[in-house]
Amino acid sequence: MKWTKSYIYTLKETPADAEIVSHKLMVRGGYIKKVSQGIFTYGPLALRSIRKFENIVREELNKRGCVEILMPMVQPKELWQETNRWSEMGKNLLKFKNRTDQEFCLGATHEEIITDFIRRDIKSYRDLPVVLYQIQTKYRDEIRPRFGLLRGREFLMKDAYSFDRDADGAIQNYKLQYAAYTAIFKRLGVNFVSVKADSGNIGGSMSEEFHILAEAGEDALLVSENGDFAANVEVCPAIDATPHVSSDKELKVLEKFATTGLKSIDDLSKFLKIEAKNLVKTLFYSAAEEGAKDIKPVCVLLRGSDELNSVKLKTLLDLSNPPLMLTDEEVKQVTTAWPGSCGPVGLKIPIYMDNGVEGLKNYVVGANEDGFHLRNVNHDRDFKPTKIADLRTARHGDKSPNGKGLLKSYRGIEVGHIFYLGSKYSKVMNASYLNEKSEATFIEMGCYGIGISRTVQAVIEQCNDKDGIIWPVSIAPFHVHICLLDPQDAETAKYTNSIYEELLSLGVECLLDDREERPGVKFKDADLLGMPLRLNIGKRGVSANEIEMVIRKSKETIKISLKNVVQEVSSWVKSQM
RNA sequence: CGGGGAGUAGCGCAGUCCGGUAGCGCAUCUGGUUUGGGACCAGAGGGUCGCAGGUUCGAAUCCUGUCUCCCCGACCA
Repeated sequence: MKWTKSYIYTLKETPADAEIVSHKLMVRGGYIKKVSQGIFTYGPLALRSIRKFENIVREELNKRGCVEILMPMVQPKELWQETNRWSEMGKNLLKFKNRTDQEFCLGATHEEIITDFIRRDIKSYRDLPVVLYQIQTKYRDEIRPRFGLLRGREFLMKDAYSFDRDADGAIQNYKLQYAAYTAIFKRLGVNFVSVKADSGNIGGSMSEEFHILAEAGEDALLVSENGDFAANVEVCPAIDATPHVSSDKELKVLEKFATTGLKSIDDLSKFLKIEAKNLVKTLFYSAAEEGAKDIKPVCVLLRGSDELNSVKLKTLLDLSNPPLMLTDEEVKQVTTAWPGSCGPVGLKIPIYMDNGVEGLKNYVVGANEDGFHLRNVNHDRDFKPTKIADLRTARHGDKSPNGKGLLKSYRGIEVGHIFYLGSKYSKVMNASYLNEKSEATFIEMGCYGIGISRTVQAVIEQCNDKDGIIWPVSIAPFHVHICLLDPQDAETAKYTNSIYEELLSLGVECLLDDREERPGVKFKDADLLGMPLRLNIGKRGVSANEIEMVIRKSKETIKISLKNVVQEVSSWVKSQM
């Protein structure tokens, strides 16, 4: 591709609305332009990277017997009502009506469409298993789109769905997808990790995420020192490195005392000279599903130094979304005290106690009377926990749940997610087949997603320096960026063209900067756009029989004689693939 | 949804408090000089100041409404 025949416009200045480096670089490099909040146009360079990544995905899936189809983006209300997700997905679904007042939504995911698709065809166990996938635009009406393609409203996604006779088959297919994803992200050439994950509102029981590691990632991950165990912090069991047990031998007498003006754990800790980890805090949540009329209050006890993991509480309460905290007024109604003076003693609501509190004795909690706390409180004697469970957020330095070493924390960008669904969708949508004994049986399903557009930006978030993007060869828009430094000089231009043509014929993709610009401008743009290899070809080099090859990542400059250029470049590129 | 900030030329911004002919840098166009890490000089084009009302002789500026965008939060007990 020649620059002057393409459509590439770079920006010197950083756009005002971009926050993280990958977003800034994509906009500055003309890779993407925002059309509306969370909605972008992809320029020609971005599209090349996207297509390349799509092809890696296709190759790895096709190789494993998956079949590509394409489903519609506009989907009728009726299908979504079958699974009850028309209401469950809430405002994430963008809903609208056509001219005859039929209701539709834009596809946020395709379980409904695909289950409807296959239930019309699959009648026999002989039709199974099958894995279908598509690469298509999704629309989710995100609360707060941000970070460019990392959290867009409209985005490209690969979604695959497996259909099996039984759970064994489904789990085999789940493992096959796990292997495919591992192969895909290895081929990308970036640091990634797969972690145990929550299945969110997709449902199902087994779930893992693939993350590209980057500080700006929205997810916190915990990985054991030897790498055998990895989990999203949302689902990571919390095990203290040193168990936390009170040294008190006996239970002391319960006392109420004044704590006027002391509201936070921090205040109490300073006033009582007790470390936060030895205090107990009481949080109040609603166990009702979102949008329900009644609040169904519950309370949660944690050590003062710990944080609640709302996904764990969600799972414990069997909700479809993390529970909402009660407002101050609701807490006052339930406990007769304002938040800051509340505790479990005397409450008539379910009390869920984090197992980190179990080892404490004679601790302090709110007295459910404004300005008072209780000391020498003990569970089982002064109140009865409804359930003791792991409810706190695990952290760096905790024991690894596999028993080997401690956990280290990382941040990641979720780029892939695989789920074992079981018969959740096939049951409600009545997708069944006849087995060998002529019995109607629900199909076992799994679903598997990769954020295509998100991955492309996540790669940039991990691979960049102060000058711009550093593409891995796998999805670089072009392998080589040729800077023609003296386009006016006929001999240099001719020579550059012949190198360009020769490289193309060898399958090396080149972007030839043939603009009438000064060398400095071309170098800056080359660094910004980030192709893995750059060739500087100017009058000076041609007459000295010496061409510069610059490796983008290391900035290493290698001088090559004219006759060896094509061979050197193509073998470097091949060595990186 | 709650809190904060911002909409002025393609991009980045000043001007708004204190109303009086629309500005700067980059980019673009013309001419010239330059020519290996974002050149220089001279000139030019480009804006219903987000939108709609209102106040005023006069509004980018004051008032009301509205739309859009950005950031933070939704874990205080």
